[in-house]
Amino acid sequence: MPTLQDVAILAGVSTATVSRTLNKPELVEPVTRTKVAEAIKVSGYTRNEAARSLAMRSSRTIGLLTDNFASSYFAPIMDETVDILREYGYYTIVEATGNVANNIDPGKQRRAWQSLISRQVESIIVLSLLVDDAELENMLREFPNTVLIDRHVHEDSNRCITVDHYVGGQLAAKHLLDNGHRNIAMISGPENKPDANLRGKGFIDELLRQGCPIKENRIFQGDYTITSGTNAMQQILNGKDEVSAVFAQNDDMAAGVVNACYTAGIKVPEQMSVVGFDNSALATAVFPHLTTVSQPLKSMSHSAATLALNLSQRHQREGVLPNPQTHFMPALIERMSVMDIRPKQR
Amino acid sequence: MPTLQDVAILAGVSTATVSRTLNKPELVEPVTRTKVAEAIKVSGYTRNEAARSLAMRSSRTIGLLTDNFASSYFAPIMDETVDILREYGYYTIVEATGNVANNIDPGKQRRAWQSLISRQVESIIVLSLLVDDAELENMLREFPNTVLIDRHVHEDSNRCITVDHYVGGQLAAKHLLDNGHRNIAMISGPENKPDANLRGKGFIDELLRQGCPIKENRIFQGDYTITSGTNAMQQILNGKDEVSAVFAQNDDMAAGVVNACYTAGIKVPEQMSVVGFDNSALATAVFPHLTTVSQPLKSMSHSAATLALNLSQRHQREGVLPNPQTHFMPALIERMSVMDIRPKQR
DNA sequence: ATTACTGATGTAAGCGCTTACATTTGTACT
DNA sequence: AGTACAAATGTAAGCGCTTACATCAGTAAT
Repeated sequence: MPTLQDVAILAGVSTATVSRTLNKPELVEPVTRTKVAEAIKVSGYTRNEAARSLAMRSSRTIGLLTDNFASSYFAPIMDETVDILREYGYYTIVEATGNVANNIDPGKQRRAWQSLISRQVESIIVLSLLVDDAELENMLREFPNTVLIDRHVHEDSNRCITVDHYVGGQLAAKHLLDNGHRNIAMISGPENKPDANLRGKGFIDELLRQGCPIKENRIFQGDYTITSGTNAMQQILNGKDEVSAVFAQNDDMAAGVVNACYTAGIKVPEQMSVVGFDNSALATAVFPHLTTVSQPLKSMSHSAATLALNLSQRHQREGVLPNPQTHFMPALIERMSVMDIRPKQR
Repeated sequence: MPTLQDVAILAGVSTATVSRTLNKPELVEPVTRTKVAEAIKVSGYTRNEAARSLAMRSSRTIGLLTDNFASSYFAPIMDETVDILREYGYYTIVEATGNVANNIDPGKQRRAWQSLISRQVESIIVLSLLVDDAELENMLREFPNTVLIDRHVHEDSNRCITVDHYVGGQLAAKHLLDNGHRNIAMISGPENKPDANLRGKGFIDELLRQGCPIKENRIFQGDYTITSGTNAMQQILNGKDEVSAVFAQNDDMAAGVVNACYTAGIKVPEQMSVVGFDNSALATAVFPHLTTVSQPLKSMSHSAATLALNLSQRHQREGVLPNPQTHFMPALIERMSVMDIRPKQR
């Protein structure tokens, strides 16, 4: 592998000049600039980032900590983030905690986290629903340059990118109500997850406010997996309780609901309306396409990347980017899984 | 940030000793070992990987180049790979080419690739279906320490992890035939993709071999997207051609097929059987759950990671791992989307 | 007691960059 | 012609590690 030195000799200049033409071309004469460019080309030089990091005491690297890659919810965020970061010359190094629902390995979490830190990342973006709050606080104490997506830790709310799950729940409720539904069931996400709780609370409150309180026995516990949706729906169906609509707190469970309906010979949406949450890839894969609540993932990623950049070394040289929006509003995406059951116009 | 130096002073030893207790603890006296451990703890030291990389001329980093994170096919592979690599003390740095079907950006591809190389990765795992063959050859020339998943480049077949798509196609055909289907349609993947072509060829050949050749006009072109599956199926349905089963060359298109059937009021599998390919997350999300051909992604990832490790610097110190299997066989996963239409037993 | 090892530790060079500072060159004034 | 200053380039130190080599016990054999 050729080094800066090699290039310098080849071009007949000093290493400083080569370095400068690479990093601050405006400081070097156009003619030497081309000489150097030529030398780089013939030697096939690529800069050694390790040496650069060491010399600059800055790694130009942002860590991204996620639960696992399989979650459809993470993918768009990761795509976007990696993209923006590269645009600013930053690398993204990814670690996964390996967490999946019901299988959390604290050891692996810590190792992934440590791994990022010793890699001298300048900032970390946490995209994990499954690292628990206490652990998260620890991490933040250890490495404060962290931005959280969809998690909230009181101290530092301007480093949290959040979306209003409460409003999302309300949106779902409104939509069902607007379409004439009164006998409504809900399938919750994991008990201890604030996002799930808020979705539920928003939903319940809105129903109540519109004079149509949800019955206790129509609230079922799920855990965000497809099968938990299927199971809950089977209970609903077996209950011979006249339910016309169900709100599943995420799309995976909504898909499970649709599955259970088909199995039982119930038509969606004709006999059962369902609304999901997340607008994940599943929403348009199942039939009928799911009416769901979407989070503006793209904008959220953008904010996260910007925030991370601002926390990094970069801003000390090139200044800080305008501070991005951190709180976002969800929106209802109307598709085919909800039926209007209001009596026809007179 | 405390350095090795700081730790050494704190512990009253030389930097070499600290370094050794970190990397080859067996070379240092137990008592100094604990002294050093103590010093590390109180100072909160974490090693600077950049300096380490530079000194060792090895980054302990493997690059993973993918198309985008959203593809459900990639996720399990990435999960597994990152995991194994970390187990061996290796970092994974991920870059995405940003390619999605019908939207390929060669510039971004190259930048992602360059980015990995200047990061001094020791080896690259390419997990991309969309970088084209010519470009891939270029890349390999530039950086030969590369392992390819599910791509084939003639020169170096022991660096390609492949799965036998041809056999996969055969499996699909056999299954349909075994269940009594004779009027069969196929929806192809992208024209220029070898994997898609092989799936198709295996399927067609098997049909032919069993005396049931597929008609030309029952082969439809898709591009691996859900909507292309839907569109193709609509054509089939409109064609008033008596088809009882369709083979979609991936699960996304199969999901699209199911969608189109529902829209047209056709029941799956009662009136239309469908088999997909990939055993992706979608397969168990749609109703009925898809009968599909699965690739042993976990084993494949394992091989890829092992190969990458063997190509890295590591093997020069710690020796090479046994050479892993590189060619894999797919398997048919029977679920609910195919109906047995053979006449009942007498 | 001397010599010859062996094992634990220290010394210092060097990995490939960046950058403060020194030097050279060119330009525009007196 | 001489001075002052700016622009372009060079010199060399140092980023935080690893590791070959040197040093220094301590032990065992002569």
